Amino acid sequence: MPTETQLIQIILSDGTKRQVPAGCAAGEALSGAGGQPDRAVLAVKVNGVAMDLETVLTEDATLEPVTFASPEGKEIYRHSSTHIMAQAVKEVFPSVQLTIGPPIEDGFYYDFAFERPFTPEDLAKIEARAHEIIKANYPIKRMEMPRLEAIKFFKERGEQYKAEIIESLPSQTVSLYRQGEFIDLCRGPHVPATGRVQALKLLSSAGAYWRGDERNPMLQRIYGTSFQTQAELDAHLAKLEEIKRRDHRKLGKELDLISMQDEIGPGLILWHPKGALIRLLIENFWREQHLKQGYELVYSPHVARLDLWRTSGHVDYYRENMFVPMKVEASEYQLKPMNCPFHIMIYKSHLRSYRDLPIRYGELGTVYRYERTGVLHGLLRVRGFTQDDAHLFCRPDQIEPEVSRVLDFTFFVLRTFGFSEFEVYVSTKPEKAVGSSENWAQATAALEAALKSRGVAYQIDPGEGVFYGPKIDIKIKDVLGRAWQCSTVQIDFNNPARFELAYTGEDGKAHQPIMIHRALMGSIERFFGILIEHYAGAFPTWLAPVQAKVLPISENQHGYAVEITEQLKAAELRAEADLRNEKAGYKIREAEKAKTPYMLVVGGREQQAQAVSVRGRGGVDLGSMPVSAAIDLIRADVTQARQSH
RNA sequence: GCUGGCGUAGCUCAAUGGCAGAGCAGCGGUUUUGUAAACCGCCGGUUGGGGGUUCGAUUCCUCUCGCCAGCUCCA
Repeated sequence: MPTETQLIQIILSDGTKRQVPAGCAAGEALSGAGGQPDRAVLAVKVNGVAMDLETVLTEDATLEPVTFASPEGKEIYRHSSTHIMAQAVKEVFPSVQLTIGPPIEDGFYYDFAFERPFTPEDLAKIEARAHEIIKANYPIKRMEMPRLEAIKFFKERGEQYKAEIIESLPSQTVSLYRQGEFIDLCRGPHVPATGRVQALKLLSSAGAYWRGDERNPMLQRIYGTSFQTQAELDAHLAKLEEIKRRDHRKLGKELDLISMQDEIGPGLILWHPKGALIRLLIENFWREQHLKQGYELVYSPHVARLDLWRTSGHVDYYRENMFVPMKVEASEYQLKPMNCPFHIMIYKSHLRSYRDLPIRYGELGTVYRYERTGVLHGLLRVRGFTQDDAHLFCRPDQIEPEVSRVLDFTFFVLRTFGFSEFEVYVSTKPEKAVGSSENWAQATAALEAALKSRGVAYQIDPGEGVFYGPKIDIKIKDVLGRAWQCSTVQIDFNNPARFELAYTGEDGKAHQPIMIHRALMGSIERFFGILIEHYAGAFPTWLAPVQAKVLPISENQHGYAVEITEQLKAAELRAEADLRNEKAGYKIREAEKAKTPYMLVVGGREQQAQAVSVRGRGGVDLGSMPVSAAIDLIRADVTQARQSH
């Protein structure tokens, strides 16, 4: 063991080496003898493990400062923030019990056992107290305690939940953190003092179950966030406002795209003319491209005999999400939750040769799933939706080339809709699964090989595959950096066996094909919701329900305006004339609110010159030009938008 | 499904136990308009629905439907 006088060698992340006395705190070792501690440094990685700055060094080590700039730094900062909030809650409401309080993406929360929900007024009081705790700059000190002593300690303080947590921990000692009078069970690390947290704000409160189980008592959760500077916090709050502004439920109503109505039922969408037109454009594009890609398009019914769903296994594995069956004559019928059995039955309608494969059946198939009321959310989670579904039937050796094609196709389609950043995941075999281990290994390898051949970076989601086969999930990132799950490519070993699918091989014998399920947009409803938020309702010109609005200044130009509108329509543009008895400013305001890409203002001057004055969405003055030039301009925008990838 | 909040005119929101209101939209008129809101008038309600308390309920209680946030779930 090194003694107090011994020197140890530390290596900093920039490569410099330094001798410090054994027993030196990691933070001091970082700043060097007599050096000023850097306030931006929140913690330190000792041999790669994040620790408190006051951690005592006893042997040679590599050290790396942890700042707010890194993901670990943010976690530590927010973890300390949630402790500050918890301290504040305990001080304002001494009867609360602490449970858990982790950092999360963009913030933190803490769950408290309390006899009633927190009100906004409570949050204001708690936040004020938290700011006082920050100002007091209490040092945050780590201490260790034997397990049994810690259980006793928390029980004496009335913290039953904390005692229960320790009872479920295997270790013989636990670590506690103290700041002022507040002591919490915590693995750490933490920032050295409460004053390190600069800008903190509590955001909301809501119920949450103890250990996430709905049979357990409901706790009161408070969400908050913290940043190093008020400016960063303000920017984050502005982003939250922006998210609210773009909410597809709000924009869907304002732009008269869709509605959901009590009389119809939750999770069921009405597509109004403008929304329906955008959907039509999306679907036309989809069909056109699928035919180009060698898919055959099919249609299938909305209900089928329950027996079909017994064969497919949905009755066993998916009943919870199915509407109850309906009795018709002597049999039961089921509203379809999936399209796959139908495509399988089309496959089965003939004998298939190895020469026929791969067979690609695509359908914009509308399915109905019973989702619990609490999970429904605008267009993003509904009970009736249309999947851009396809099923590929292929030989084992065709998995990789088929998946590669699907990947190329997916990225092409997503880019066309304005998405350029993706997160890709490969999910591997879960505990409960059908199919042999070799099959899984082979299919998973084929998925990875396809991704590698396309140079796509991906992460492995271990054990997250569906029971019937491994899958690739693609999340798209929208303009605000939010990730949305849309595309999925799933290998299926199960259905070919259940439906006894076969093809005749070169050897004249029957073989079982592999099935690949894939969706590019996932659900049209969901994808549309994401598109609305991505574009904040200002759709690119090729998707805009009205591409150009002709706005006459006075009644004298009505004839001219109608004439121009007809010319635009003849050029296959979606144009409307606003002939209402209103001033130009009013008409422009309305067109802007509707997010119309082009406004063609026509007054006496334009009529005289047989021209239009073009205003682009957002107040862009594109000047006066002949009608034909305006048509060329808008048409070029339409083509460009569809090819902008 | 669970916990909490909410539900008033087409939309956004007022009215706390005492005559249900405003702005916008719509309709009629005046105005003939130049790049984000002209002016006047009119119309508009079973206050989500049922039941209860009360002389009297948008308001209080209860059941129910729906929405929102979170939890849980998400083949």
